[in-house]
Amino acid sequence: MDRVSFYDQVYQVVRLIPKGRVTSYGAIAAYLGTKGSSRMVGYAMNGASKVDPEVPAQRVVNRNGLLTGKFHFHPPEMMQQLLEDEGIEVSDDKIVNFRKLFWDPSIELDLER
DNA sequence: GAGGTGACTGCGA
DNA sequence: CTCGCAGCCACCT
Repeated sequence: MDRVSFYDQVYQVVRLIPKGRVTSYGAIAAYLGTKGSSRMVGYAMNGASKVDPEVPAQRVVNRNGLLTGKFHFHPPEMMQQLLEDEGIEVSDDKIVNFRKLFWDPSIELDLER
């Protein structure tokens, strides 16, 4: 019944990420049930720049808190700029206190599910 | 219809 | 700590 594409589901979860928080591709993948296919999440973000409303892809990083997809932004350095604008510290393309700012949808959303 | 790609993750050394 | 290898699945050509 879910006529929605995998992309749309990823976009929805990403848009639910609270400001000042970040999450990982694997967390979203697990929440969507596609656990193990974290690549699909990142791949979905490939079209995040073409969907509406805009998707805060800058809040989505890899497991290490590294801005792996920053090069997909326009310009790439904008990703870090957006994160810092939300109060998130970024050092060497890495999120500081990533573990503290980590937002897991499979946990946070499950409480209000 | 088939093949290739990839903004990842986990484990072993 | 870092480096390398294999698995995973939806979308694109």
